[in-house]
Order: sequence, then C-alpha cells, then structure tokens
Amino acid sequence: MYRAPRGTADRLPDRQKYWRYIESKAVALAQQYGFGRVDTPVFEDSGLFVRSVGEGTDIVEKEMYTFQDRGSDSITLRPEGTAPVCRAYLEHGMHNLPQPVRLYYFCPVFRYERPQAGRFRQHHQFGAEVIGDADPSVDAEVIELAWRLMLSLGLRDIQLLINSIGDQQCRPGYVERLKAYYTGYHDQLCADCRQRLTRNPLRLLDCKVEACHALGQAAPRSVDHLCAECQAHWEQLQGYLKHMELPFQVDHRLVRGLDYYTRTVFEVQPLDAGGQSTICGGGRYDALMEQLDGRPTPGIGFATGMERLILNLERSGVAVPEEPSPRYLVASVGDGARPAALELASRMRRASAGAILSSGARTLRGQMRQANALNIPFVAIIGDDEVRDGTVAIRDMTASTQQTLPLAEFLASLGG
RNA sequence: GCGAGCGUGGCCAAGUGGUCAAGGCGCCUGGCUGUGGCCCAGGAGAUCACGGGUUCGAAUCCCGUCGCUCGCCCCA
Repeated sequence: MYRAPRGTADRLPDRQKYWRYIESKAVALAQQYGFGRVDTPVFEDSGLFVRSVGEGTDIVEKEMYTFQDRGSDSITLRPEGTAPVCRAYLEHGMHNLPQPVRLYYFCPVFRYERPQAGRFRQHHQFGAEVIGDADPSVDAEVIELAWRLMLSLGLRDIQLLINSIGDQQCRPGYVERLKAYYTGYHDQLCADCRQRLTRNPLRLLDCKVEACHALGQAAPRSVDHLCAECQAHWEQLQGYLKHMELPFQVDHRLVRGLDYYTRTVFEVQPLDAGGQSTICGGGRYDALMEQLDGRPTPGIGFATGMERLILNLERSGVAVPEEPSPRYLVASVGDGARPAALELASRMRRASAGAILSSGARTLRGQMRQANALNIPFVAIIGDDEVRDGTVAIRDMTASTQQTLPLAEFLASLGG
C-alpha cells in the first residue's frame, strides 16, 4: 500500500479548522498593516537559493530537493519563502511601486531532513516581507505584526527574542573576535563546535552542550561590535519596540542560519523551549537584493511554521472554532420519495441552507442514526405522505420535536 | 548523516512458543414495515509490517529489510 512520503502528511477534514483559523487571523492582520498577498511557484531555479540562502548553509548543502527537469535545468523545491518573494519583486519591477512594498504569503516549504516532532520535509509557512525601506521603524512594525499574530491566535507562554548581528561592515570583524575567543578554548569545545569554529562561528553561540554553552556567557557580543550605522539602527529599533510596548528580550546568542540576514534578527519561542521550538523567525536582509543581481534594496521579514503553530495551539489548549457544517439532513422514506428528496435538498441549497442528502438507500432509522452521528441539528423527512400533500416533516434533533410544514413555507423560512 | 524506542482489523489494544488472534471505539444491519441519541443481538473488517531462520509447532525466539515515532545536527 502506498503511504504519504516520509515527512509529509495528509490534512484531513478534522484538522482543517486549525489551518483556516490561522489563515484567517494572519490575513486579517496582514491586511490591517497594509500587506498584499503574493504567491510564487513551488519550484524555482536552484541558483536562486544557492545564491541567497548561502552555499555554506545546511539548507543548501544537504536539505534541498533539487532535480534536473526534462529540459535539464536545475530546479529546486522552495526551501524557504523570502528569496522567491525577492525574486518576484525584482522580476516585476516592484521598485516602481510606492516604497516600501509589503507582501505576505502562505506556501509549502521543502527540506530534506529527518522528521520529528514539529519538523517535516514538507511544511507550511505564513510569511511577511517589507521591501524597500531600511528604517528601523519598519523592523519594529514587522516584529509587532509577528508578535500580534501570536497573541491573536491565543498563544500566551511565548517570548520575543531579538538581536543585531551587524552588516557587511562590522560583522566580519566581530566574527574574527568570536573565533579568537573560542579558539582559546579549543580543547573544551565539543566536536560539533570545533567544526563550527571554521564553518559557521556564529553558531558557536547557541550550542546546547553544557561546556560550550557556558563559554558563550563570556563570549564577545555582536551588539558590542556594531559599526556606527548598525549601532544607531539597533538603538532606534529598541526604542521603537518600547514605544509599541512589545515585551522583547535581547538574546545575544540569537543568530540565524541563513546567510542573508543583516542587522536585526528575531524569533518567537515557547517559554518551555524544547527541541524544534521556534515558531516564528525572521530578520533584516539588506544585502540580499544585490546577491540576486538587483539594485541595493533593503528588506525585512519573518516566517512562521503553520504546523508548529498548530502544535502549540493544541499544547496550550486554545479553543479553535469548528468548521461550519450543514444544519439539515434530508431523509427519504420509500423509493417514490427519493426524487422529491433530491429536489428538496437542491432547493434548500439554492436557498442558502446547508443540507446533506441521505441517499435513501437505507431505512429511515438508519438515516436518523446517520444524522445523529453527524451531529446534525435538523432532519427534513420526506415520504409518500409528504409528497402527496406537498409538505415536509422537520425534526429538531436536539429538542426531539417534529412538525410538518408546507414545502413552500419551509423553504421560505430558510431565508437567503 | 548519527542515536534510541516501536510496528497485531480504520483507531485503541489483549495475547510473550501449542484452538492463525480476546476485547473496546468506529462502521453496517436487525430488534422499532416512516424516525436518532441508551440498550440488546448480529455482521463486515487482520496474509499479527515484510523476508529469512530456529522449532513437531511462532503474533510470541533469532537475523535482516522496510516503516513509524522521539532525540542530535539544522530550522518554521
């Protein structure tokens, strides 16, 4: 028997309420902030991600779904959302729109990883990007949007972490200081961290091994080595966030795994942060457009993992509204009444009433049981008597009462 | 890529060498020839993940494979 591929999942009807819930909240907020929706293809030229995400990153090195298509072009299933949006910005000349351009999206994201709780090979993100304005007030707005989305979903035991990792001017110097610091403790580092020392020094900061973690306490902090411009940006941002009354915490160990981030980075995490715990992550990417052969254009954005949001909604017991379902089931008695039942159901729907037609192949008792099992509040019963009289029997399943009405009267009562 | 645990009908699950499989949920039917929820009775549905081995005999022991889950790396 075929199964869904590893790390993928079918979304069955009983799960849909979570998706609709998150989507509706996210869309409402995004629109409130002036964002427009953008949808980009599921796959792109592989080069787009290699150049933006970075050749040394895990995503590019071992996690991309890359293949040759029949025209022998190298194609990659989108491993993240920001680069395609930036590509679309450039391709459609959005620099001719009033700046900045605010865009949001929902999309599937693919990474070849070992699945575990909160991590999948295909997962889904809601993301928002503001392109074309480097002012820290934009950072503040984007962070506020992310935070308010979490709150509006009903998530409470969460924290907002921010940091600044500098830009092309100041980060190289900082990274050198960091390397120098950790090199002094080379013998105390775990095997992974010895690798990081040369490959990705920033990641030394958030190693979970106790010895390494302890070393991180006294490690040089990026915010202490910012250039003047980055420093000003960082201070203004914090001031704005305070004015917006956002409960942020500065986390000097917060770094992000994609190469394109500059200056501001931020995450939202559950307080009981475990393994795959980050539910929202983002940051500024002022150099990204140039890497994609565009004019220098600043940008900032974030993405949240839908599956992780749902995981947290369930863990914290947030009540999510049920999907709407029909209020009526149309039952019929006897073969003669079946065409009439079909017609009744059709007329009810044209009158904007939800109706499930029971096929009539089973007994009335069976149809009533079906209505009960489906939690349907009303059953419209039509049999030979009703067909003859032009009526319909309406049973109220919760009150266990029933009345027979003229068909026209019943249909009129449905409204719409 | 590394490490750990697990794999019995759609779901949950008993059974740990000797009637090839209990029970519960769910589904269908009947008890009530046109009426639900409770109850009662019945039914459908399992090559016990797959392959090999040990044994007179395996769901049950051994080996391999596959799959799932959890963790590491990394990330949403």
